[in-house]
Amino acid sequence: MARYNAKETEQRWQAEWTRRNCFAAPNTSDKPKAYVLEMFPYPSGKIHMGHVRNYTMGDVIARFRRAQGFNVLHPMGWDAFGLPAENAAREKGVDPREWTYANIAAMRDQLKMMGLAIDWSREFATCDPEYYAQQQKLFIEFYNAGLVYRSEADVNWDPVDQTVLANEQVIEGRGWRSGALVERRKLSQWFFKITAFSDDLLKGLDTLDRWPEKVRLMQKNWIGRSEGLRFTFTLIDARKLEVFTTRPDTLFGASFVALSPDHPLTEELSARDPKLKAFVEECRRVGTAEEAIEKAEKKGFDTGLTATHPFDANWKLPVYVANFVLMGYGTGAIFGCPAHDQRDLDFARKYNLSVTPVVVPEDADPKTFAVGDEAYTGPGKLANSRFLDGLDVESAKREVATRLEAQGIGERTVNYRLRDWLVSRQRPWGCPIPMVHCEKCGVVPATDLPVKLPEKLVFDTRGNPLDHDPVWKHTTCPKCGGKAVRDTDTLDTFVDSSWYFARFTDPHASEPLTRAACDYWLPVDQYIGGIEHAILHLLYSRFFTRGLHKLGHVGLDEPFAGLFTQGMVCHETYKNQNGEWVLPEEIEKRDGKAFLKGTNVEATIGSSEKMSKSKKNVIAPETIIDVYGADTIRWFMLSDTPPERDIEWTEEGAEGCWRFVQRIWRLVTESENIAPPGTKIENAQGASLDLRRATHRAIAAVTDDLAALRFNRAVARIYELANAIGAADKADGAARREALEALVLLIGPMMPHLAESAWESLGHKTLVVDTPFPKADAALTESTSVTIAVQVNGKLRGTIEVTKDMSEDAIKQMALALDGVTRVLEGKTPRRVIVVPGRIVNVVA
RNA sequence: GCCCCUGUGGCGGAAUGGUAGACGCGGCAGACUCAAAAUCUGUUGUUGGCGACAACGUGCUGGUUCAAGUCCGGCCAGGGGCACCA
Repeated sequence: MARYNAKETEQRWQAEWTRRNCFAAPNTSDKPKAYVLEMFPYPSGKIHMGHVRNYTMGDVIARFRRAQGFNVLHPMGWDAFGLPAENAAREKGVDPREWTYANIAAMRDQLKMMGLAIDWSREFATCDPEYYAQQQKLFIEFYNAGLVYRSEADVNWDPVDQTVLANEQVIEGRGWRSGALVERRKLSQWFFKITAFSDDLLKGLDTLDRWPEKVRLMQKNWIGRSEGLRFTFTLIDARKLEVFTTRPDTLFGASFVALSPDHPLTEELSARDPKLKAFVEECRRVGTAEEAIEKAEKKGFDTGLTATHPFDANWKLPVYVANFVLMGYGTGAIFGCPAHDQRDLDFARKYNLSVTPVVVPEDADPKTFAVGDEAYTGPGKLANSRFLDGLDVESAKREVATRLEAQGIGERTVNYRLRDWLVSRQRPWGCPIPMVHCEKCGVVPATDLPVKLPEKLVFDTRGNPLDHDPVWKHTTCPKCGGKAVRDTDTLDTFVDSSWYFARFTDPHASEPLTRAACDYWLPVDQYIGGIEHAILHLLYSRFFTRGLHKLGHVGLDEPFAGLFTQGMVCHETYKNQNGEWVLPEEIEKRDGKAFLKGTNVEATIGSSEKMSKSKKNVIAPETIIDVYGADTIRWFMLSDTPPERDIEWTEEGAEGCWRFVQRIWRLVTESENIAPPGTKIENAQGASLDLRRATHRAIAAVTDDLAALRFNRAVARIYELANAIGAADKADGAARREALEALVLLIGPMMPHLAESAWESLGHKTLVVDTPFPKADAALTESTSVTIAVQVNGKLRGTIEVTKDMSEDAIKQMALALDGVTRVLEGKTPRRVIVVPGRIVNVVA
């Protein structure tokens, strides 16, 4: 029999599935539904290994559920707006629309080569006017429902390019193209009121029991609910200043008050003080990224003002403007207690402010306890705090709150770290914000929907092309008919991806969503994507779904019932003798060393890292599919490495997968003694019974493993079954047929093309995609006896074979009679013998 | 800086608190072959021993337990996110 020809075979089965329209999902069915979705790709132009891994996993689940009798929705689309198209336009002079759609066409072809079980009739791109027009309707609905508002916000401003920069375009505080020092600049922009759902988004996390614990934890911390106290300082000029603290207990350890550089009071003061103004400008040069702000050296500016301690009219605290105080959190002003907050401590040491410990550990002496370079944030008793001395932290918090509330200057509040979602982008390749600015009427929702992007985007100017397109920009007011201009900003692309999963349920409807389709398909039963989306995309989608619920478009709050976050695909890195990165395809390996192909020039092998263009450690999926076929690359992605962890691509591993493809093909086509299809199995004995047991154990294990997305374990079980079949020469034809058919159906979701060919070769006229997943016979998966370990003091000394109904005492006697046990005991009587039925015996000597 | 995760043979990894290393890759030995490839069989944590076997072994360190890769505390290293990359 010839070797398995993946290339021809895969095309043949893909054509057959398409011809039969196997993967179309009807919007009504008697079957239970399953919505399986992978995060849709950005159309960069080529699929990469990360896509292959993601879509293979989703495809396995989709095919598995389908084989289990579900009506499966498994769609594909394109997250098609974004910066890269604009960059391509500026760098290569291409039209972003043409560039994007050409990329989509290329990537669609590549995805189809993978043999994915996708309902392609539901495909759309977020840059299709058909999609973003619906999104504009939703934006206006959110606006009318009070979930969208306009406010000032900071952006990164490149003073040379006269352009707003994304955080990734700010490199060490400078614009990536101009190299100019970046400034923060205030613009009037649109926000989604995600904070209206802070508490709801937090509580909802508890219901997501099929989400990874770590993602729920990250979201919880991101929302950042904290109970604290807002209270007011009186400044020396009688002005009031409100601060927020989660540690009111440390009020007697206060040594300064600090304002954010963006605080209104700072702005007022800097108008009169050029030095303060310069300091604020310096702070603003850090950009808007929180990481940069937090990592910057703690700096402050003494305003000369003082604040009066709320419990002591004679106690004056200096008021600073400090670069680490964020305007977006709390009130944008704090009191600093250096002994019990690391940032405050760093600040106090720099400016020689006092450090008074007011919470000391239970076992420490309040008189001698001192704080060095590390703030003390643990529990303890209050000290140096007058009426609070001796109290524990929680009681002291309550006491301070009660007293300040009684004085009428404080209020217990719940504060969230979560900020409202800024969605305005000064970018041309996005969904236009459907708003009009009228000189008379102010901001008015557009009525001439959809507001389409101009046919031609011109990139010869600085800034946003939409802002420089007079024909597109100028319009009339929908209210008064007077002169007006369009909002020239576009929506954050996270808006596009916040509801696409719902649109897939009826992707070509004339309204944004069809309630019946959403009610049938939502929530997404299994969502799969990268861990890098653990917070933003998933949180925004959860918010958007709540908004859609409020507006009556959907009947639920949580869009994704099950979430799985996959690891990245990594590869070794190579550098030539000049220290430049070298592509894997330019390398050949000999004796564990790497050489530039066809030469004796050695290259250095670097660490394995996430595949990226910048490090040139990429392997193109299409070349692998070309050599080995889609089934091999799919099998690789599922084998060995747990799906949530990073996987390393290796040539050896790929070859191993290819050999397994061939091995299955040989098992099926070269096996002798296979009973004809449909043969009944009766009274299997000996080798036949052993094979049947192996078969049914494999079915049970693979079923469990696939349901739990433990693909690597399912793969191992399938190898075991293949080994068992290969070794079962003495089994009869009926048992061999049963085992081979099970093997083929078990690999069906993972290597669908090979499975179809093998199924056909076994004499079937049907397709594997139309065949139910095999079911394990419980009578064959249970065993009557078990080998258990015998330990002495926790150390293994032998094993015994026991039957299920054996008494604990009998097991104990067997264990104590073991050579290994008697040798170690040396005739002594054990102090204790622990018998865990079916597991272990531990003799404590 | 803050939040979260990961760490087990030469490599990827397996292991409801209960026989550490299933399964795969690689290596070694053998079979087939004129030879090679492919394939098949055996073997493969480290150290000592002819051997039965023994000791050690899951990043480091301390603890809980009859029993710890697994639970708890403290470290170290690598990775993801930090609100305008998607």
